[in-house]
Amino acid sequence: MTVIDTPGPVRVRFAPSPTGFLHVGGARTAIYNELLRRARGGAFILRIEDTDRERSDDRMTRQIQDALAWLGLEWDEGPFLQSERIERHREAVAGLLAAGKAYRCFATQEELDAARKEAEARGSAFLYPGTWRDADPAEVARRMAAGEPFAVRLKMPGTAITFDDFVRGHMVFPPEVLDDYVLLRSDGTPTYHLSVCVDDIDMGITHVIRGEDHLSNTPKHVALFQALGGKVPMFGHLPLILGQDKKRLSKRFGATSVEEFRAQGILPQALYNYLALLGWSPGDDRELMTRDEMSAVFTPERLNDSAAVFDQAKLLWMNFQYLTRLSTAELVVELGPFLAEIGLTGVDPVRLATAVELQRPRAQSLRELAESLPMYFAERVEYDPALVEKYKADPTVAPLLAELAARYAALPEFSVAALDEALRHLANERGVKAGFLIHPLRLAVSGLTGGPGVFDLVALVGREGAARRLGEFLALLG
RNA sequence: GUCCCCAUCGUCUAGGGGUUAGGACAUCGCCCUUUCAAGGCGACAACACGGGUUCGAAUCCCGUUGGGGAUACCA
Repeated sequence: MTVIDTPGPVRVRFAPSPTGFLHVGGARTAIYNELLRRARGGAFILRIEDTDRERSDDRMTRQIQDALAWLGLEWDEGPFLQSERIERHREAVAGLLAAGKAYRCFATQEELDAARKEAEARGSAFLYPGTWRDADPAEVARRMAAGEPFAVRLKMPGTAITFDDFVRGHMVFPPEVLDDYVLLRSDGTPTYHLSVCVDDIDMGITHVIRGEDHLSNTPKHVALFQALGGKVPMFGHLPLILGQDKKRLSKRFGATSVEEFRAQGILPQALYNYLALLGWSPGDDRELMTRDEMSAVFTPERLNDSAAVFDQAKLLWMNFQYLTRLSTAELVVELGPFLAEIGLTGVDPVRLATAVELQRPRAQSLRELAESLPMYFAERVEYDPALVEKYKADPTVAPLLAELAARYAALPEFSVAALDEALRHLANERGVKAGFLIHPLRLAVSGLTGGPGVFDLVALVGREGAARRLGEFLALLG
């Protein structure tokens, strides 16, 4: 999208409302804001839009900050709580009223509802008709004196409102779709529109990157910025993130909040990278990029203008790529909380590291990796009855396996090489293929049919563990 | 309903008047291999449709269809 923009420092903000966990859509918005700030210099401001006290929650405010910090996002200013700036917002309205740019509206909720219903019946969108816009001042004064409640509405200019959106292009909204909207509710509280614009002006915001759901609010905001005498920032409206069903991302298709991905064992670098690429690309074929690599080439003009479907499979692939870049020691540290959660604690650190080493190419997330580890340390393993039956059906298996168990028990050194050598020697001696022994051995020791090299597996489980599991399995074979 | 936005492989995307329409994920195959992965190599796979404009359209314009968003004294 070609939009005229002056290079140089920016002042951007991420302004979530604390009504829930940080959603991946919000996280992506925050990422683009931060990327623009890092690319151009300036400041990235965190502002919590908690004007709706009913739905806001201080715990969520905390959670959002934690989630942003976990993702590696760093804000330069804030967090500012919008609720603490209400007086400032009211002041702004007083100024607008004094300047004749806003007016008091005594329309009741009932009147408005009736008009809305009527508009609906006609098949058109409801727009406040401006009933009180040019009301007789004496009447207004009388009602005020009588203590009647009123809302304050902005006088829209009555002309088309245009702005250049750096992701959508040139936007034009004719006056017919814009009405005199509410700035201050009749209970004296500011609406979102008022708070946002006043705060953006006060904080010197130069670029607003936000979700597409705000696109149709933008002409309202442009009018307010102008009425307030503030500089209108540049806008960029991001398309939404969709679920597999191409509808708005919902719980139905799995995780939607940053917290949930964290709990799944996704690395923050991976989620950051994945989200950044869901709606932006550097223009070449690079995909695995660090934040610094991205901010070095980030331009808002390359933000995509069509919605993207969230692809969990690709996120997992990307997570695997980042997991691969971690040393085993680092991986063990990252695994800590997950191991604690599944109760695998207090195990020998050397054996744990070896187990991680063996399992790491087989797991795409920290959680998956953690869950593959107890098998190495458990007292016993479970066997699938169908598989037990399979080996029972061949009467030559049990005696051979028993002999192998005996030789393993007698091994002077319980090493991978020795285990390997002993098995192959026995197979050779009895004229069977190594695989004939390897498969039941794997099952006996791990309870699984797949996994790391069987000798690594047996060595790690150890002499006692292997003997115990082999014994139990042999007992099942009868 | 009305207004607005969007439309390249199944998915994320590059490209943007003349390309064998490129990459990645997923899928499938082969190699490696005691198994499962990982890794290597390869295959399949896209310009929604209809009209224009043009010597030439996936690319520009209009329409249709489809999807999404907004329609609050919520944010």
